Amino acid sequence: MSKNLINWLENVLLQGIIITLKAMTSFTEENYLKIIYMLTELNGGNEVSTNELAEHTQTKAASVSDMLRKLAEKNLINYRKYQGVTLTKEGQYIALGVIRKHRLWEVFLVEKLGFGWDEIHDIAEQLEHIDSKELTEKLDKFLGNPQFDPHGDPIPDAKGKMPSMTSCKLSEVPIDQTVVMVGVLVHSPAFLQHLDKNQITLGSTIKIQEISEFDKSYIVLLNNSQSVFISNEVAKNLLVK
Amino acid sequence: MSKNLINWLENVLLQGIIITLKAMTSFTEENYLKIIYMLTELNGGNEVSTNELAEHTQTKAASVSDMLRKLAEKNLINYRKYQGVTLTKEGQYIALGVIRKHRLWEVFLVEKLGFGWDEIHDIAEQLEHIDSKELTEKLDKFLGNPQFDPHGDPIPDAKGKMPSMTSCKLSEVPIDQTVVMVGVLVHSPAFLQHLDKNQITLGSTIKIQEISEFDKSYIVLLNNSQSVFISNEVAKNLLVK
DNA sequence: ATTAATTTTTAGGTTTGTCTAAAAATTTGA
DNA sequence: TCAAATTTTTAGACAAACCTAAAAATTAAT
Ligand SMILES: [Mn+2]
Ligand SMILES: [Mn+2]
Ligand SMILES: [Mn+2]
Ligand SMILES: [Mn+2]
Repeated sequence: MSKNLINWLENVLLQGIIITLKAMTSFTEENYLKIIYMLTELNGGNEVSTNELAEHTQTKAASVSDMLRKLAEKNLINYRKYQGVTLTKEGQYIALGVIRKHRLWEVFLVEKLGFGWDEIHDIAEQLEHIDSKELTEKLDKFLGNPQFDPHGDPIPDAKGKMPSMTSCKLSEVPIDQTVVMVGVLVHSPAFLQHLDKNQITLGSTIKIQEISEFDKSYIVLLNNSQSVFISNEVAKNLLVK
Repeated sequence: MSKNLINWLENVLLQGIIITLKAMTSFTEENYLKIIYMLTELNGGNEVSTNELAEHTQTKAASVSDMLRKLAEKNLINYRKYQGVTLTKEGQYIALGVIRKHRLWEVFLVEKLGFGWDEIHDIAEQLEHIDSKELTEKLDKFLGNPQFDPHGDPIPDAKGKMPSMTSCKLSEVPIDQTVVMVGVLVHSPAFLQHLDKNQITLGSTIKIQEISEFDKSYIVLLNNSQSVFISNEVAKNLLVK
């Protein structure tokens, strides 16, 4: 509270007039906003609950409540006690900025440094909080303005606009149809390594040859060359187009 | 204290035996260690005082005292009350790791992203704390294992060994001798931009043509082509070989 | 060699982000 | 519908990293 006042006074004194009221979000606040964004998406636009947030932030519900009060005070979320939260325009903008940085860095780690797509998430979790507009834009350019990250996730542009991607789960595709692998719904190293082992990568063509009645497992033709076995669990987490 | 205990117990429980006692230095601790390293260098190996540290950490002496007690407890510094501090081997190793990352990222920002050498320090101050051994080593390789950063500062290797560099200030070079610009002693954007304006860059050859009796200012021949004026203040902050 | 000035440490507080335990609100379901 | 189960919030604490003010130690000057 007094820290805010000091910031405010500094603005007044340094600029004569208050020009902008920069949000100044901390590392922690950024993480909350990013997670709220992602869980809202996942919920199809519905409010995110305190408990959901506690799980994903690796904290307790009480801690989340504290943070929500604070984010609401900064007008970054819409918060009615006991009713869950959604992001305000401002909160969404910050969240998308963090997601943009996360995904751009992931592209860098894979395309430039040669990391595997299963090794990059934790590093990107750190890099996404580096605060420099110029850095983000120069990195974007250096990478050739990529639209999607190594997992096929869309990268928002500098204004927060997501490139559109029409895709569906492999498990929803009819038999005999040929599709292209464009993304994953799970990012765990175990899942990604499993795909590696089966040589399923972004861009692979997949044609469903057979679906087992018994366990809904698949036999698919990969890249028009080899037949591979895919469990239903995998098929439900592969995005294709 | 109880946090340390918990970490210790986790080690015991997860590993059966305590294998390593990882230091787990925070962002803030890393900054203290880095600054202690640099000020010790500057002091020719002598102890660094509390007040010196307060200046460079942008905090107050009281805060520094607190932190020194803490760092001493972790065996990262040699600290006798009222007598200043030096780094222990362990502290030095961490400091050199942070400096390594800082300088590698600076190379990246200039060589790959096209930043000017006057624009990179603040961004590198953030990037230097990204915690991933693999990232640092892959970045190093990607950059071609550079020995020096964009300011001519030596980059320690993964073991903390600095490449040796024999250089001296331009102000100590005798008249008529031709030398090569290899570094700067001041990193302020103002100074670096001043050098840019005079087209003095790393690798420029400099031959001292004249030194003014009155103000010790220089007229030097730059790259065997143009004569430029250099103040004594500048000459004292240019490293040449 | 004392006293005065300076430096450093300690004492006591604040803020941020976390925690546990307990209270309050909401949801479930008999 | 109303009691039980669940979720969420509040209350009260704690650790990290900072602060100001005051005490203690060191250094400098008469
Ligand atoms: Mn990721
Ligand atoms: Mn990703
Ligand atoms: Mn720097
Ligand atoms: Mn540098």
